[in-house]
Amino acid sequence: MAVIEAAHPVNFRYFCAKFKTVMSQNLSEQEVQRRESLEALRQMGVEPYPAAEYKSSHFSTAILEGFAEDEKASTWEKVSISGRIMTKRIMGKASFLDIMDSQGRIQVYLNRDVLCPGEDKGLYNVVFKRHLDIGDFIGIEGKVFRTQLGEITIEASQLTVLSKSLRPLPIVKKDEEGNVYDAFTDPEQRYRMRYVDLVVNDHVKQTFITRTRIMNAMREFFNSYDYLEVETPILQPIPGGAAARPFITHHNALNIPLYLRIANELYLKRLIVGGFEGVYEFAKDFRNEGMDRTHNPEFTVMEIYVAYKDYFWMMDFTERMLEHVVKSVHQGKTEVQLGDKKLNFQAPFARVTMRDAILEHTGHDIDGKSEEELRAICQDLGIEVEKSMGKGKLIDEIFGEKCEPNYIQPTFIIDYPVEMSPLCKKHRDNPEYTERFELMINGKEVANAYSELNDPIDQRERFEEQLRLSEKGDDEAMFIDQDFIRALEYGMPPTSGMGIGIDRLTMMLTNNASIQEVLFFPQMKPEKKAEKKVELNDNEKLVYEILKPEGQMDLTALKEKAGLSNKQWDKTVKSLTKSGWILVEKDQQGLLVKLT
RNA sequence: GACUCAGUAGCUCAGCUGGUAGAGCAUCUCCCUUUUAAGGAGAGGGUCCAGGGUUCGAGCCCCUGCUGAGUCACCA
Repeated sequence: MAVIEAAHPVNFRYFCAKFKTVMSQNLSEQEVQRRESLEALRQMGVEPYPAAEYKSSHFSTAILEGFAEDEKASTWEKVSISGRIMTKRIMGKASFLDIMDSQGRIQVYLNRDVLCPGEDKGLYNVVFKRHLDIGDFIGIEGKVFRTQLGEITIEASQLTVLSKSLRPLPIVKKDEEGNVYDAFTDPEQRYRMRYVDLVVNDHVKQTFITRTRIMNAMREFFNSYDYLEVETPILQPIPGGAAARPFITHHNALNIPLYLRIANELYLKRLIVGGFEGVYEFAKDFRNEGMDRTHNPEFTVMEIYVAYKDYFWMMDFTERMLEHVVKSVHQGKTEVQLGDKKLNFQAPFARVTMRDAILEHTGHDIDGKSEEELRAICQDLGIEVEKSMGKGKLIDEIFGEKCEPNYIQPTFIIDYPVEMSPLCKKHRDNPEYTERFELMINGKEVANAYSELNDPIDQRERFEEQLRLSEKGDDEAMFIDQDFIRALEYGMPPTSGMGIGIDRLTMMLTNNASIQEVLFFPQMKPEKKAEKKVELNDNEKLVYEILKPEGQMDLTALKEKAGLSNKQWDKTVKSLTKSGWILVEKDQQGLLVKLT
């Protein structure tokens, strides 16, 4: 905050001021009531935002599970929990409420005379019944019991206000058959106010917990090999390691452009040059391209590089790693439901060369074909091509169009054409191809891996080829990174590297069709709020000025004098009436407009 | 970027052929000491996304814009 302010003092302050204005106006009735409750609590000496730590003895789930196991245990005589009020069911001198903490929900029973044993029933009658709302945080101390209907419940002997909520939460209700009512479902609101989404939609929280568990399981797997988790620059002078359009920014002190990374590959390989056996990084990458349900401008990729290995080893490593991950987030099972499909992550996965894949799905053999011949094949298959496309791009088009959607179960597509893989070693048996694989799942690329190119002279030539593509009009061909070539010239051991899209993998393992569902805060257009009109507009001024000397006028006369169209007249009068400038009265003659 | 659909109370959604804006939940008042989508009685709450137009009259019809979703295109 301070940094931003220093850099753009004027804009920042302007923004804050504007924000405050917008936020303080237009309170709904319920928001006003909650502010009044806040004040009332303070006046009763109940601090709505106390500073002190609240010590809870249990999470909701621990009580529910523990009590079910042993109802007699003495621990249940006195427990304390803290969380949000999610429902309130008041029945005169007793009430039930559900408290939600980070683990789940538990019911609380408030009995007026148990909570307030003395003369003063204010805590129950006034603080709880009148001034606490759904969404407020409270602490409850009491004993655990079972209601007549058998629900495990805490009977409160103490209630502490922990934090007052000033906005009403959407209320999502469930009946006994599990049908959900009034769910908070509007995607725009859910993404813009993810905090609300997380509070009221349990499954959303679950998705994000799974996301973290996926990453933890990977980390666990890599660490068991003693590979090192590292961090490399996000601000890069040359955006390398992938073909994509970067975001550009500027460094003031150095006075140079810097790019947000599109990949971290070239930095991780420098670390292999430096002598690490294996390095990996969970990296945020940034690409200045279109957005849709599988693309967000910033996304997370895990890349790993291991010395003295080739892509065969990496395939084996990848399928075992994924099997481990899937089992650890799906209770030991390798099957995953995704929409109406079942995916099975049991290793080993199928392996198909790109040539065989195209042969199988189109009948064309790309082996040894020239650029012109490939162009003809594209034409034959009805695939649109552009002049800037080289052999690699053409083959990629054919594959993407005709083959990719067919690979639903995890499948390694191997041996890509040399033109489309400038950082990859040429195939040991055929220099037209490279030692590369991509992992396809549900018709989408999820992982990408190479036997890394470590011949510095070959690498320079491949970069130069990219430069030629760029001159031909390919705006995402790679830049030449001289320092990276210098690093290779010092020598990099044979190395295999692999990158895997964490967002897409998470989508598949949590049964979500949209990337926005697996990102806490997906990128969205800025929210626009109309500022509330305080002054009168021209039409309103006009009508007011005509009326002012008269004090009151016949409506038809006033309308004629104002000369406004019907629609504008209607709007103007409604607006003036609403904001209390004028009054329209009906008498026997007709309608009369009065100043107030 | 193109097309399709949507935007009405805090939330979910009705709204007929263009004729005084509705329901459930939430909120407020009253009743109710083991309820659970608690219940009963009553009340309040609206920039119908915004701006134009047609019309005696627009939530509804027309135009423009904004926002979102979906499909396609671009893009890994």
